[in-house]
Amino acid sequence: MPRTVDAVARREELAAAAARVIVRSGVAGASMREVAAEAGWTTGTLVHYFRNRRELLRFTLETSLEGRRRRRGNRDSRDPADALRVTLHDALPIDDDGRLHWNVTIAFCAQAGGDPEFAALQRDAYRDFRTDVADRVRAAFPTESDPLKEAERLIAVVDGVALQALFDPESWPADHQIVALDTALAER
Amino acid sequence: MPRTVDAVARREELAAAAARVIVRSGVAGASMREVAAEAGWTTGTLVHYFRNRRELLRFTLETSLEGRRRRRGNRDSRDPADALRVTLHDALPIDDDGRLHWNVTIAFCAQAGGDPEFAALQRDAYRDFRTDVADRVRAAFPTESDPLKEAERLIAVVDGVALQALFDPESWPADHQIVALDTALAER
Amino acid sequence: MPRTVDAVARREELAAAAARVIVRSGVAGASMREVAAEAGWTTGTLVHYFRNRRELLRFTLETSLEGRRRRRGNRDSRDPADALRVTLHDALPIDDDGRLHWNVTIAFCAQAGGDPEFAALQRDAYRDFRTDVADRVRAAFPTESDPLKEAERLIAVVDGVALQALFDPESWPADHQIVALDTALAER
Amino acid sequence: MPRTVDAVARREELAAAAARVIVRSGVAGASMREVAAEAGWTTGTLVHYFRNRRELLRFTLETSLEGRRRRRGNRDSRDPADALRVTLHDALPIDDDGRLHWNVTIAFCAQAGGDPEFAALQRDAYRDFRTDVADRVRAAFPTESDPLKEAERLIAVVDGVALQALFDPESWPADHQIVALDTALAER
DNA sequence: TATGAATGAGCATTCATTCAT
DNA sequence: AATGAATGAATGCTCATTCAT
Repeated sequence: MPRTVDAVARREELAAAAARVIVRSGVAGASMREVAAEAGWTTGTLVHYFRNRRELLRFTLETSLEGRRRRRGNRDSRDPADALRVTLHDALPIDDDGRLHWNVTIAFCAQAGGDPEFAALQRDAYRDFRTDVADRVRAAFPTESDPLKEAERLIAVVDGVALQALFDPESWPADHQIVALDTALAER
Repeated sequence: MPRTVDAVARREELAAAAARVIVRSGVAGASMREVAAEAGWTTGTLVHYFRNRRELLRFTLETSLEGRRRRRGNRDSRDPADALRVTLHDALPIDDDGRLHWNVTIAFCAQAGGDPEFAALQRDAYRDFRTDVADRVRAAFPTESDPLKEAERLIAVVDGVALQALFDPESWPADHQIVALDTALAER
Repeated sequence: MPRTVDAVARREELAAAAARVIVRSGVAGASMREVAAEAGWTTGTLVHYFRNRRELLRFTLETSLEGRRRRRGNRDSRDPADALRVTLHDALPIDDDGRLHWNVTIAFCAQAGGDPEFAALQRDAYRDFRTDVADRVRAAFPTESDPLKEAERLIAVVDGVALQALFDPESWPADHQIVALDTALAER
Repeated sequence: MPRTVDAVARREELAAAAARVIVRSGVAGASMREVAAEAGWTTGTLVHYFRNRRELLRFTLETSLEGRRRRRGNRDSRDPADALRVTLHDALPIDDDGRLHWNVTIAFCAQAGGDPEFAALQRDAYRDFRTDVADRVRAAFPTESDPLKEAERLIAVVDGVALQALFDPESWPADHQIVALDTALAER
């Protein structure tokens, strides 16, 4: 019997290293060598778990998107209005995990121009998020006439704040982002 | 007498080619060969006008940012409320020029993670835009108590709509984007 | 009690897989992975039976050469003229086994340029064959003044026909090869 | 105006280096690095003249085949019987050029198993040679009833002698090869 | 016995860059 | 000004090999 390794955990460990490199140096900078070094392994090991670089990148993106999705799923028991608020807060780059995810997202968005598969992954995650937010709007404000439109508006604010925060982190500390979002929530 | 060449025009011509390649294949795909081919010249020529690839990329980004800035500057004679509205509209990816600019912006934003100089260029352009929008808010709505905050809110909507439109172009045609922005303008 | 495995049979099984890969993809294409997959085992198993790739290749060549030798040995009871004829026929690539052997031979011949050991194996097998054919010539035609030279002539025809058949299989079906050889046999 | 280089001559120079490496180490051993070093250039230069390794190998094979073809073409003025004889002699590996060509041929023959394009190049060259020899047979022996078959017989002898000479050079010096061929020529 | 994890060297190829012309 | 020859340092990837289990 060969040495036992938790292949799934190992893949996630490697994808996490890839995400860190992507944030630091962009998707283009995430070379096999660099990711392997970041993870503390050799390129041969990387190849052992991902057939090629493309598969590594795809898995990294999928894992990042899936992580956000799972996080959203865990708070259905709350008060509806609070659940909506927390869902949107969590989408902001206000903690390490959030910043990591946003950086990965933007890095792949840039890459997505020439890459239909990555673009599709992102788009589907986006639509998922929109549906989810719309459901929460419906639950929180039963009188809302067009929950989907309201969801789009709120996501636009989240994305806009996040993007500005990425461009100009000094001007956009966590509390500034939260105030901006809460103002938008109060505006309806 | 040596042949006279309009070096400035030539640089802009080459930067335009670089922008097209960046949109098509990302910053990483904008190799010297590829940009030269897109422009109809050889790599040697490219090197003649830009010391190296980095300088080409910087000039391309600067030119793209400068183009937006110049565009904004040309409508001070309008009615203040309309001037604000058109300024924000023009920031959306609703025409070829706008989409090109947004793609370049996102591509460099992804790159910017590891590149302070590019990050600084983008950040300064952002702050410039924010100041500009705040001025227009002030002109349009003299009673506004915090024009800068209102500018941030409006830019967040613009950026958020733009980002969603980049992720999911089918769901965000030009008129959908404009409605979303106008709704945000009416909300204050 | 540990499981008992017929190591000799297993080595031959693996060598047969190697031969098939060599015919299909050349010696260079016969990687450990590929041969293991062809045999239905893992590379680790391959390593278990052959210290390294070189030993696998040597054993594959030796097995192929030995197979031909053994085949020749089994017909000493025949009429001498017929025995000679059948011996030469069997050296032609007219059945699957013959084609396999010729392909392996040529593949190793190409490799042999830079590999004295493989070259020596082939050369010795050749000399063996020449001696064998000379003996059969002597038995079949006792009046032949120079049986070794006649053997060389006949082997040259066999090799020449075989090589042309490998280059241009369509022009050289089995019966065409046999006619060419029989003509050469009749010519003496 | 750029530095002037005779690109055709450079390609042939590089192909000659490739041929030397192939003879020494087989097709598989003809890596870009190795060929470049043999030619006294860097791999970058190799790439400058051949898009990729495959193109280099194809050009090397084509050049080798073409060299033999051209050599044959240069002796139409001779006495027909002598022309035939010289044509066949020249096909033997009796000088450096001949040995080089034969080694390249065998190396590619081994490779050809998995490579239809290389196989087709070789096969066509073979058919060309066969037609050429048949024409010379027709000119030399007008009474010959089946010149094509006679050509096949002679080429079989040439190939068979050559192959034995490659396997066992010590047993097959130039004069031995020539005697064997002349005997076959006298036999008709 | 058999597996597959892990290594690191080697490969073809791409590329930014330098420079003679 | 413009070319393209030449370089050498990456890159992704394949692979033989070692070894713990």
